[in-house]
Amino acid sequence: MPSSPNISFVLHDVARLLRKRFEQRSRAFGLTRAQWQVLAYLSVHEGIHQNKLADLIEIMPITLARLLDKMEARGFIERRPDPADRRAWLLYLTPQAHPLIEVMRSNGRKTRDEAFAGLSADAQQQLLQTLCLIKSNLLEACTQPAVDREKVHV
Amino acid sequence: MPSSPNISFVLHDVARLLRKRFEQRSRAFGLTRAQWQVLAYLSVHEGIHQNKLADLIEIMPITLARLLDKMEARGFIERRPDPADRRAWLLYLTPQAHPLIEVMRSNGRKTRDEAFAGLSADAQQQLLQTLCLIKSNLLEACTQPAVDREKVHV
DNA sequence: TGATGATAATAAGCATGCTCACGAAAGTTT
DNA sequence: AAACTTTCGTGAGCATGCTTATTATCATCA
Repeated sequence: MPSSPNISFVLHDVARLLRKRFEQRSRAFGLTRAQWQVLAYLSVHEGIHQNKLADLIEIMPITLARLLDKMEARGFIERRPDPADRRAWLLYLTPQAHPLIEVMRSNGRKTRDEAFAGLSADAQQQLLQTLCLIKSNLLEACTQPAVDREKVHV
Repeated sequence: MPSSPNISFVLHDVARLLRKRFEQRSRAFGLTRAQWQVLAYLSVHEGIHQNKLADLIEIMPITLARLLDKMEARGFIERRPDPADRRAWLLYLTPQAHPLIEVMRSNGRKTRDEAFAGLSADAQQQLLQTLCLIKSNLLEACTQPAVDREKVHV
């Protein structure tokens, strides 16, 4: 493992460091990476249900609910009751959230520029495609049982 | 953002899904992904200090300390006092941890096989190199202040 | 209509990362 | 030796993921 680095661990490290760097940059604005992701998706899907948004972002609805709690408390988003379904909420940005979008987008750009320094546009495109393939492989795999019959008796 | 997927978000998603899938597989053995990483590094560095191990894995010492607390409670590792430094511990695997190593390595292999299905060995090698470059960019960047002078007055 | 099942959101509790802060011991300087 | 500084490990507290379970509401079908 330490001799030749394990690609999964490196991938995990990169994700962790990306988040860390992004948050070093964004702390001053009161939004974390995850909250920024919510805001970004929400900005082009205002009026969406929590469930649908969780689907889009591909996180569990409860994970999103917790994020929204914080973002609502800080005045970035608003939950309005759905007149057609008393169980559900409709999600909206508050006016004060709008100006943040450009700022955060720029923070993301800067973090990416640091991270991908030395990578050609081609290489970045290549990387993106590879990652999308892996992601779809994993989304598929995660729906399947992972019981490992050969090993379960060990 | 939803039109062309953001490479940082995809990368984050892939890392999250890799962890999720690995843990679906490994839950039966009582080790999480992070704990397995500790075990893997430790298995080739027995007798190491916590600080040095945290450096190797590139996590904060406090994060490692928490992981070790759990792993010690479950009997996977052992902290022995360092005779030369009363502040420090030396880390060792317990006998019962050894047989797990091969099992977990195989779980990692299976998870990777699922994730990287459809990627040639070349493409995987390419990906690994790209990720290592990005990681080293980020490790460098994270040590630098991230104050964003143009934006701080917004 | 009235029971039965699905769905929207949340609660509880765990794991893993972080920052910030602190105590104890070690090392260094005066 | 005494006073500073550094280092080792950890406590407290937060954020974001997850699994599992619960409540309220909606939809369907007998």
